[in-house]
Amino acid sequence: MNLKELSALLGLSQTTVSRALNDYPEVSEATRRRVKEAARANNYTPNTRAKGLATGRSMAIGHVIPISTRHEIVNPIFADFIAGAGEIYTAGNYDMLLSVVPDVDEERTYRTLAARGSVDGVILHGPHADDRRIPLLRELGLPFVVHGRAGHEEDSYSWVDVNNTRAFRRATDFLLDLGHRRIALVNGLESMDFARRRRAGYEAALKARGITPDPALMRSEEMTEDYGWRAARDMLADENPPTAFAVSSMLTAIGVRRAIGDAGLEMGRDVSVVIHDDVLSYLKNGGDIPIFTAARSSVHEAGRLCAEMLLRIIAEPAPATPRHLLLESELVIGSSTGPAPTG
Amino acid sequence: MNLKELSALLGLSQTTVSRALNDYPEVSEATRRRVKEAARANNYTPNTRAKGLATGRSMAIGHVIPISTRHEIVNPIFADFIAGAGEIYTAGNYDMLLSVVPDVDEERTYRTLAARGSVDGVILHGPHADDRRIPLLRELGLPFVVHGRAGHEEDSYSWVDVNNTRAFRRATDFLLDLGHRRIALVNGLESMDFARRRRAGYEAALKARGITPDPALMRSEEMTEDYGWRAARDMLADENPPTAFAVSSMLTAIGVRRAIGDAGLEMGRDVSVVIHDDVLSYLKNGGDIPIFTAARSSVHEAGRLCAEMLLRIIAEPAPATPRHLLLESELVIGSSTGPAPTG
DNA sequence: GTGAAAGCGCTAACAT
DNA sequence: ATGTTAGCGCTTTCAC
Repeated sequence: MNLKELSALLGLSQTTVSRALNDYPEVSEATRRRVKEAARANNYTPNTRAKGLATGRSMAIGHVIPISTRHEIVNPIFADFIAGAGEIYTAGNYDMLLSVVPDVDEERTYRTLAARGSVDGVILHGPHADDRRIPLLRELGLPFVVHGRAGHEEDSYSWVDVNNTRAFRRATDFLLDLGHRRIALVNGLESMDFARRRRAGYEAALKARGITPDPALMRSEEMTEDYGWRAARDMLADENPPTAFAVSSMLTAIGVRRAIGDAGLEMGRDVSVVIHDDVLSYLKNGGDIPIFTAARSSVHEAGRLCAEMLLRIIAEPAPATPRHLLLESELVIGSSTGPAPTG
Repeated sequence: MNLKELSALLGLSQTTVSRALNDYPEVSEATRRRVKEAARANNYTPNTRAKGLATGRSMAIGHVIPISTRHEIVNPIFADFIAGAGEIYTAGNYDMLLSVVPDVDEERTYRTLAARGSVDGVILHGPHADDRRIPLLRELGLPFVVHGRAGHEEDSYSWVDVNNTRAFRRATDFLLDLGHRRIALVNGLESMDFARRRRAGYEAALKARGITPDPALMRSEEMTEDYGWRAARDMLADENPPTAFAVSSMLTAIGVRRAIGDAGLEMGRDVSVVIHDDVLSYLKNGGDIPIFTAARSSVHEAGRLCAEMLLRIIAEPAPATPRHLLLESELVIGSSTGPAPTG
């Protein structure tokens, strides 16, 4: 059923029917009711393409998911984030367009997206320092919101980010308060903006207590379980081992936990662990999170907020001024995080 | 740059330019070359909506991701699968449309997708027994491929599935060959078709050796780490504990591994573990998978294959006959899977 | 081999 | 308050 058929059925012009359906004020209440009723009864849904062609809007938001040619790993944050954003799109009657592309083709993808008019805006994922995609999107005139920050000219674009500095400052403070002095940082790759900020928070907390950060206690790699295991094992085998760990991902923390066990130590008694992870959806059903989680914030929520911000920007008549949103991590203290070893 | 402008620039009609670009045979070679050259030089990309409106095709495939109102957990297979499928769509110049909806709205979503003409076909995820969505899609006339099977009239629709029965038959055989006789099954929820098949394979292997499956050794729940931990802990505390585990997910297996450690046992020496998991991407970079993986197959690959099958079906002129693809799991034996305890 | 014109389903000026 | 008309950017008859 299309507009033409529906209007013929009602004995009205397409225009009137269209206006009634789109809540134009000039339509009489009686007509509107009658039209809407008929539309529902006949299961009428306007054709997106036709509507888009007529209005110049696509009612779709694009997400470009780069597949790294080096890592070939699918960043686990995407699932969670996409789910959050998707809820907002669905509620706002927007479609979500996903483009999975080799990272080398990313620029071309944005260009095509813009030229084809497939989307009204995009979300930019995983920004790195001084990201080239930001000027590109600006050039293309495609509205966008960045999830995270590119560590440069942060006022010039819109973003939603977690306060990583503060999260790690608090996590480290928490361990310091327990009496720990040798605290290891098992961080993600520092080519990512968030990892740099996490280290900054960690170092700031130490320095505030007069402790000089020890390079031997700081690791930075892609956040796999294996990496956590190796990092913790090596540091624990050191002559001056850490008594606590601040860990940058749940998966990595699982490795750390294992290394602690392998070393004959008990978590919460001999060693304290604090985790910051944005992706906890796969554990939501676990009930008892079997490792001491100190700080967390949900990427799912970030997805929702990015989407909301973008839709708002698109809806604005004037060229939007950048918006910023800094999320504070929720602090969740495990009951048996444990004190620092005495003596 | 649009067709009109491009054709004006070339001093040709829109028709000729369109024909040249779409490789119609009646265009002269010289013209075609000239047109394509100009298109590239001017960065011309046809508007998707206009093209779709004219051809009646959307060049997009839909994926409906239901958010369970009960679990609010994002099924981790999606990320991997979507990435695989996305690669194929990109290569075939198709867009991927994702709809994240509360599972109660799923039916309506498919109806809207069809009415709006937003997609040329859909992939059906996570089919359950006698899935209602299958007749619905048929009614809507929307081409589709099912990832997995609905356990009913399997010949009547197209699907791509992993041979779960065989995978668990082999995994169990492997443990039996090591000498194990009390083998536990830590399975997923049996409302899912794949879990039922896995149990069938497990039971078949046991029965073939004259062993009656012991209900006390079989668990079936949502596959969290915590579940794995509880299941293994309880069974190991039993008076007649298992000496081996066949586990249905990596995450669950992590819990099993922990329970084994907690019980003072060593994996590979006292207890053997075999895992079947379709989602291993997040471990790809781990190098050393720290737990003994017996059988695996990648959902990523399934995503690619589903997408390929669907595009092929859509391209077919006649109403397609159903296609089926059963993937055999790759068998990866960990080096320290260990023998059965003697005596 | 090329072009003119109609039409895909809708919205938005411009009447009335 | 409703209708007429043009047009969004493309493909596709139908003519030449």
